[in-house]
Amino acid sequence: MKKSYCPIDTFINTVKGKRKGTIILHLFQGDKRYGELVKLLDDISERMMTKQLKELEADGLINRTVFPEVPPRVEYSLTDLGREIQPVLKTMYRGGILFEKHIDGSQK
Amino acid sequence: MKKSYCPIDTFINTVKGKRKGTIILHLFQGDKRYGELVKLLDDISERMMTKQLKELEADGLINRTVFPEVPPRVEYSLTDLGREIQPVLKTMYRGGILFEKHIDGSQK
DNA sequence: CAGTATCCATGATGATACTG
DNA sequence: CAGTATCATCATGGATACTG
Repeated sequence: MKKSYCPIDTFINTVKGKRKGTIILHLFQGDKRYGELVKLLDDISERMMTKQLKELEADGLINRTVFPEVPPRVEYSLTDLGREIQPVLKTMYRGGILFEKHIDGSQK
Repeated sequence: MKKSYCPIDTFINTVKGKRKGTIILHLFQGDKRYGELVKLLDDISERMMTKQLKELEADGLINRTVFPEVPPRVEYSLTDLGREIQPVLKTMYRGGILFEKHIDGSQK
């Protein structure tokens, strides 16, 4: 996460990565394994998923827990900071619905 | 604006462009001329500003009004849809401050 | 299972100069 | 004043194959 000129840019730059918002949204429902997330989103390549998860971890929004088992098991969960932005994401979600209504409304 | 798999992606994809959030934030303060916006942001090239404004206009968030004068005068204002997302941007702004606090707190 | 490695295509962004 | 045109660069995203 990098500080920008304006806090709103800081925020956007942190969550604008491919499907990042949706990933966080899913983690609000509970911890998830890597494979679960790939299956839940299903339109993201493994390489991209790995990248987004690493960035979210580096930005302090999610935790990565490795269970020393065979076969390997890795779970992702939200950090306190990640949980704190839940209201923001919910508001954005509603904003997205507003936009989609607008798209449907302007049949061109 | 393009409908995505999840409304939150629709929203993010619409506002993630370079400084778009800040541009909208400024327009909440009142209508602005092209040159004013460039001066207000000052870290964005004219080419980029033009591009962001065009995209915002195409997405139905802002209006572009040309005054047939010499020298030319163009003003940008928010549409109803643009005004409707004010609460969302305010929430994101607060989220950005939260993130910046987190950055300052983890002195590494 | 949970990733990495590699290569490639595309889009985003930037600097500079020019125009009605 | 409010852009546009052009060129160049860098980040983002994707497909596929491989690994502990």
